Amino acid sequence: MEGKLEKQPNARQRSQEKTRTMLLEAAAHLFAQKGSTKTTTKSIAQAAGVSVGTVYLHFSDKDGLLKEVLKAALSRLKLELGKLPVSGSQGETVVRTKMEGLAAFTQRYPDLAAVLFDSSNLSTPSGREAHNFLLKSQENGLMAGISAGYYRGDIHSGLASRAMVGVLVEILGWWGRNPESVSKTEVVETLTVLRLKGLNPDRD
Amino acid sequence: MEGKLEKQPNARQRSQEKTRTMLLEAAAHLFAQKGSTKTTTKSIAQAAGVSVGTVYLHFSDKDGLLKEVLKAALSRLKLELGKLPVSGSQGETVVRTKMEGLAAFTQRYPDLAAVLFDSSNLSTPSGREAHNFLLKSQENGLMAGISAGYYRGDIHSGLASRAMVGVLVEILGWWGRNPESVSKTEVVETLTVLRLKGLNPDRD
Amino acid sequence: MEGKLEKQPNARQRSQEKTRTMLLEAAAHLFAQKGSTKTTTKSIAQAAGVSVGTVYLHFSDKDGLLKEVLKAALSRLKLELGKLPVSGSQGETVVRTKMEGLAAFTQRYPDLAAVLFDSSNLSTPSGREAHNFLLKSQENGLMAGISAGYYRGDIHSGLASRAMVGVLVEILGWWGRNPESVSKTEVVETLTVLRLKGLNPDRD
Amino acid sequence: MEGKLEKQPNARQRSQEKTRTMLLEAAAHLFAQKGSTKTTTKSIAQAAGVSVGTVYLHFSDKDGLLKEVLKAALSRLKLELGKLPVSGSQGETVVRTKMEGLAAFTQRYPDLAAVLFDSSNLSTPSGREAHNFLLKSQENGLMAGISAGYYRGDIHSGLASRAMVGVLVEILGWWGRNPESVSKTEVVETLTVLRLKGLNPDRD
DNA sequence: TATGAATGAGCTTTCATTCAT
DNA sequence: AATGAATGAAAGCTCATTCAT
Repeated sequence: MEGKLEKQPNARQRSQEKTRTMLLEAAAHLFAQKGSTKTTTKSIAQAAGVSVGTVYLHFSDKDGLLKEVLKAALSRLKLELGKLPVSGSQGETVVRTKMEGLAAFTQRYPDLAAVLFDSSNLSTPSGREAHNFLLKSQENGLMAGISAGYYRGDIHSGLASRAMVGVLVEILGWWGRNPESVSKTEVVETLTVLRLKGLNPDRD
Repeated sequence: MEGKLEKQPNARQRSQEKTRTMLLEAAAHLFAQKGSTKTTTKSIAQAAGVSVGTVYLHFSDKDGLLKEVLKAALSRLKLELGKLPVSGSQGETVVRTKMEGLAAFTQRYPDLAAVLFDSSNLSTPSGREAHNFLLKSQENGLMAGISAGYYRGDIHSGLASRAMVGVLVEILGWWGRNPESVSKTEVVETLTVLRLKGLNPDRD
Repeated sequence: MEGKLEKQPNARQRSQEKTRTMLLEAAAHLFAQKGSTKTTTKSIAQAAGVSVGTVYLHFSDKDGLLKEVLKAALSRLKLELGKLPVSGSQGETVVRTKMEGLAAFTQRYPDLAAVLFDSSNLSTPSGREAHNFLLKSQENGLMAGISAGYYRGDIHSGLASRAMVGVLVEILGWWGRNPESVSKTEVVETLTVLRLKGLNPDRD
Repeated sequence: MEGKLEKQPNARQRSQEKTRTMLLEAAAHLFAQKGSTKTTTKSIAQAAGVSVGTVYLHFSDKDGLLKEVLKAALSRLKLELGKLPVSGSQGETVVRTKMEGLAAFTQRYPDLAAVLFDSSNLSTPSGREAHNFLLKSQENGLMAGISAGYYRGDIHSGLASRAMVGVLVEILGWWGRNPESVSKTEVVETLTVLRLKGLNPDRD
């Protein structure tokens, strides 16, 4: 009796939550593959196994859906980066650890990474917001590194953070869409070396 | 009589050529500002001072127009890069010269650069083609640098060339759209230093 | 035991009745403010503090709800008119009394009046029905008045009753939606004078 | 040669103008029958013998179309009223002439009259605008009549003009939708008598 | 009885493309 | 070669109604 009364709302809630999750996943996947502009609400609904109307039951509109996907991406990314050991002293260790975190995020959530690291979604307000967030966080990291002495100070920080974002977008966005192409080790190694030492051959 | 027969076709040809050029320029500008997807054929025609139908007289369709814009961009870019003194010995000199060329191209043809270095135009067939070309040419440059000894050999060339393209897209694409934000010198300096030496502080 | 068996159904019935009343009132208010077409079933349910499904438990569909609102409006109107002293001899007294009744109804149930006297709700089957009822009852009153000699006989009764309904719709419908704008006395006076004497200045 | 060059644009212009007229007429008719809300853009296009897109080629959107229909209605109405002999002295003559004008307009353009005199179209901004115009012009006429001494002064002008609009909406709107039901003479007579003398029997 | 997530037909609007002139 | 009115497929979004719980 009590069980029944209690179960009903829970079962509904669970089903509703499930539908929402399915929609978010379907949207993430399609946005990752074709960009949000070329993805129709109908195709998202179909991929999630529900009807169009259901999309609007859970999200305000298509941009609201993209917003939520980006929000999920950022929150997962922060979580993944939060897990990392905040060691510290050595510059290379710090950078490599960050790149590990980014790569782990991309490997675990390829669709989210592909959506987040894709400037084609930039045309919508939500996309621009996420892009600016990336830019800002790269700039913050850059400033911190300069202060700590493991990044060079003689550099245009605005341009440099743009460049960093460009690298992430092109590498991680692509890797999210093509996870089989290269190994995580290679990605981390390449990101770390390029960021720190560039293409110059080591002198030693 | 002879003059007339000869002149008319020339005049027509010239006017025809002019219309085509106007359309290409209008398209380049609009594609640069809003991306090809958000640009309507009507707006291109209006900007060029002709009617919609005329667009289809000169180009197969909207994607064909984008293709031609990208083709023009690549050809101008090659021209600009071809002008450079192919000096040689020193790695830094070679790289800086290339970056000068890219920056000069962007400065001279900001619209073309903004279209070429924009991954939002990448989703169309023509865009993907251009993107692949950039990737390939970065990879070629990378291989050449490795052979010549001024680029490190211990790097995943596929990933590294992706990274280089990412930097160009994010920096030059943005600069093409916002030419007043930074000076050419700063752009060239940043591109060169990041590519060669990364963010590590100079040891000397 | 007996008490329980007897009470429960009553309690249920009462609660059921209450829900129905809440729905009718919510619907009347929303229909009055925005018209039935622009009112969603969901908003009615929300305003009544129940879920959408419950609407369909008490009413066949949205039009059924409108029908019931109109039915309630007509029944309240008849009740209000029934209260009036059916005096008699003098035409002006009879008319003024009727107008008092209509005004009292509107003042007491502004939402019902606003729904009933609104031709935008006329397009639905239920609305047309109510409209025809108004027309018919005006016509009956007109005939009665002609027989009794206090209404002119040289008039097209169909057209005249339409005109009377038009006046009621425009005046009372509006007053129901804006009860603060004018006083009841003014409404009654205007309706009475216009109906009986028109705009011609009094000769005496 | 010259003829051909001149004819082309004219033929186009004529065809375009014709399409626009067809659309306006189709819209007027459908709005008159079912109200603008219940009329779909598709049905308008079909009734005009063109495709949906063409509607948006000639009008900004559905409300823009309604606006144009109402504009046409008002302009025709003014034209029709402008034709009337502005006689003057006698109150009854003035009123009857105005009613003649309104009836002539309704008879000549039943659809326009049905759209204009239909408060169901009031929900859109354009509809409200037209309704307010009617209200205002009735009020102006009322004031003028009071000044000239052929309308009674002891009346609430706001309420009275509302009542006048109500009569027009109910009578002329209905007559526009059902032109066969009564003759113009009857309409004019009823409108004139009711407005001036009301339902009271004549004393003489 | 009550719930509210799910449905899907249907609406408005856009825009690349065509073709008679 | 140039025009631009016309097309119609396709997209985003709404909302009355249903039904499993």
